[in-house]
Amino acid sequence: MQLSSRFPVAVQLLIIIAWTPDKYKVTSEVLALSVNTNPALIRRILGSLKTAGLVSVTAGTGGAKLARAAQAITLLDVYRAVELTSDDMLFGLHATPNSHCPIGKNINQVLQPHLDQARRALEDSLQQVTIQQLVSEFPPFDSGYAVLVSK
Amino acid sequence: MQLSSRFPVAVQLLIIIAWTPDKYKVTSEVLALSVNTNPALIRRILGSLKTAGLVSVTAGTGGAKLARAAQAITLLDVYRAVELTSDDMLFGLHATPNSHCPIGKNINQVLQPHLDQARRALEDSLQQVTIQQLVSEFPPFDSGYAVLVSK
DNA sequence: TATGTTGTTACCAAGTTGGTTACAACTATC
DNA sequence: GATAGTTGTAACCAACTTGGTAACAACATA
Repeated sequence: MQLSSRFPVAVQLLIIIAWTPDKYKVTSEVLALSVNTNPALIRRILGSLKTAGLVSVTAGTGGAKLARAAQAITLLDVYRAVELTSDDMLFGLHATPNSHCPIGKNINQVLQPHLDQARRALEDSLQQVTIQQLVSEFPPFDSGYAVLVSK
Repeated sequence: MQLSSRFPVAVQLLIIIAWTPDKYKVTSEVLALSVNTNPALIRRILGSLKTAGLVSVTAGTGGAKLARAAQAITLLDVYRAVELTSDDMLFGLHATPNSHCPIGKNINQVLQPHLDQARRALEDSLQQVTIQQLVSEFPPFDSGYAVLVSK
C-alpha cells in the first residue's frame, strides 16, 4: 500500500515557488508544466497548501508565493497540509473488533500507542527537512529559465 | 490518506495465535470471530503471513501456529508481510515530471533520500515492538476461553 | 471592458479495499 | 473408503480514493 503522490507533488510546487525569484509570476499553469499534469489539479493541491498557511495565491491576477520563509517550511508541514484528511491516524484500525473476545476487546487500546509512536517517528524525520534545504540542492534560477514563467 | 487496516488485523491474528496455548486449534473461523469479519478474509491475510514465514497453517485439518517465537516477530515483520505489495516505497512519487524543467528533471532524485529516511524511521520504530510484548499486555489465556477455540 | 488567472464544481476511469460466496483440495478420523 | 471439518483460492461486488479533465463563475489588473 502506498500514500498518494499528492505529497511529493506539493513539495515540488513549493520548491519551484521558493526557487523562482519574486519578480516572476508562478501560475498554476507553469507549475502544471513542471509536474506534467493540468492546472486544475495544481490548484487543488495549492488550495490545501493555502489552507495550511504555507502559500498565498493571489486570485485573479495569478501567481503563488510562499506565505513564510522556505527554511520555516518542513516536509512535515507539507505532509500534514495535503495528506491529513481525517485525523492523525496513519494506520487505520479495524473498526469493530469483537468485544466478547478477550483479545479483540482491547486490541485497539493496546496497539494504538505503538502505532502512534511509529507515526511520530515518521513525522519527526519529515520535520528535519526544510524546503530551503531542498531548494539548495538545485542549480540557482537562471534568467534563461524565465521563459518558463512570466514576469 | 491512510494505510489499510490489514496490518492491524494481521497483528491481532498473530497475538491471538501466540496467546492461545498450543493444544488448542486456532482456525480461521475463530480468528474471524475475534476480528469480527469472515473466515475468507482471515485466510487471505493469513496467507500473506504464511508467505512471509511468520505462521504455519496446516491445511485440511486446520489451525494456525507461529512459525517462529513471538519475541522474534516484530511489527515491522508484520507490516512488511501484509502491506508491501510492490517495493519499498511508502510515498508514491509522481510518475513523470517534466524533464525540461530544471526542478522537475531532478525532483525525484532529490526527494527520494529524504523520503527513504522517513520510511526508515517508521520502520525502525515498528521494529522495536514484538508480538510477545503485545501478548504480555493481555490477560493470560484462561480455560474458560476454550469455548472460543477447539482442542 | 478585455484578458488572464484562480477557485470550485462536476464528472470520469482506474485502482484498492473490505466483504462475501463458492468450491476444489486437503487431512484426520470413523 | 467415506465423512466431516478446514484451508486455499478464485470470482465477484459495492464503496471509496485517486489522478485526470472540462467547464465556468469570480476576480484583479491593464
